[in-house]
Amino acid sequence: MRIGELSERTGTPRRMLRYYEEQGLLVPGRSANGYREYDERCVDRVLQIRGLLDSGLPTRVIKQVLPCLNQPRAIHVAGATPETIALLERERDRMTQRIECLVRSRDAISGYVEAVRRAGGPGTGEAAGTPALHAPAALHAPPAVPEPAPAYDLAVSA
DNA sequence: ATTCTAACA
DNA sequence: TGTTAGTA
Repeated sequence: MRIGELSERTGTPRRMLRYYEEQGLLVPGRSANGYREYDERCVDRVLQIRGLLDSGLPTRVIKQVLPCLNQPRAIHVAGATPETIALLERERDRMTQRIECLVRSRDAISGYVEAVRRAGGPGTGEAAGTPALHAPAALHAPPAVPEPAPAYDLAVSA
């Protein structure tokens, strides 16, 4: 498939697709006309990249780690250098902190929404209930699922 | 019609 | 990021 289709199927702007390639995250083939040619695997690949990006990993880390996270890790044992492992551990800890931050933010919002509701605020008795604050999105399947970026403005000062 | 590269604000 | 230009 060409960039347009991949773009639609992953909800990723073409711009970003080219950018990922520039960063060495994606390596599409080229057809005679010079157009990028992507295979089916790229769909999950892009979703995975976006998930990692949304998790706060810089592209250079993703580039280094994507091969390991993917298929037969037996083949990528080479990349499992102690240094890389340490890097991954740092990133994992960062994610943990981020998760904690997200939880606080979500609870803060939840608390507010429910307070408004109890106070008989707008939307009470009306048609729509709260438009699902936590989307039932299939969380982190094999291909990392992009989660909406947190509004750090809302983070509770804890 | 679609994509490509490069570049500027 | 939006956008434009000049191609193939």
